Amino acid sequence: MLSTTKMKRSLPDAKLDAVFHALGDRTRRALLARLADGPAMVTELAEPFRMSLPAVSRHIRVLEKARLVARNVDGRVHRCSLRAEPLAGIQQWLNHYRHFWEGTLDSLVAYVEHSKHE
Amino acid sequence: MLSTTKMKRSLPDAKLDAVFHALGDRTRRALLARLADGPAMVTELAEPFRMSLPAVSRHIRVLEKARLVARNVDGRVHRCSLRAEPLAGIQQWLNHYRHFWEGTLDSLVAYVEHSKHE
DNA sequence: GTAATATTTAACAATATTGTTTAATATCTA
DNA sequence: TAGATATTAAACAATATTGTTAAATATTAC
Repeated sequence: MLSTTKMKRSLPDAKLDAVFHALGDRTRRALLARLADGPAMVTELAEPFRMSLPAVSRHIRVLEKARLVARNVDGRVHRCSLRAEPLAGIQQWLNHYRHFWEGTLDSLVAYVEHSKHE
Repeated sequence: MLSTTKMKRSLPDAKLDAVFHALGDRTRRALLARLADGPAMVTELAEPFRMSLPAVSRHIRVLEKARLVARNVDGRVHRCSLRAEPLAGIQQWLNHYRHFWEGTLDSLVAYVEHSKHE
């Protein structure tokens, strides 16, 4: 059984603020979607967008502050990668509300089981 | 099986923008938490906060725009209630990333099964 | 060493957000 | 009708966000 000390608690407000704020911009969500396919350098990340490189650079910074993106500097190249932990955090937050849109836990199980078969 | 036409697609960018933005403020999240316990009028909702009533009123408006709150006007009283559909929408969005923080679909099933037994 | 490349910083401008206080509106109540 | 109640609207101020362009930095390549 789950001990009290091991029970995950919700992210603190400040973290939720940062993560939800970071996700509240479609450019940043697109960056995350790109990073879901694997790490990329800043220039690569910026390429698909109409906006300037500095603009994208700062979007990346916002994602970094929310810890949704990690950066590994190698020479002049900054390689960015997705960090999904904060998403697990908002998943937990969401769980408090799940029963409002899903009938029962069983329906979730059914949903997941189903999605395994495509 | 799921037909293509019945497959849920992700919320459009504009909706995700609105929902994530609405959730990116701790006051608004607290309002939602309160509404999870049942509908409430604006004054009730505002009572726990240090800020002015008009300020809370506008937070509610933001939640309404994101369709996270519905309002039922009855005389001079506006009764607000939680609308969780947009949360299901961000749940769907999250699902695209779930495999980054959970091992496999099986582990999710195990998790949910487990949580049924406390 | 000079030039090209990768990225950030700086300096601005345009908007958006958020909170305040003071009306304005509408609805009950006595 | 007069006053209390519930709520929004208006007008502001402070700050934050987001994008631009023009440097500044650091690193690699020739």
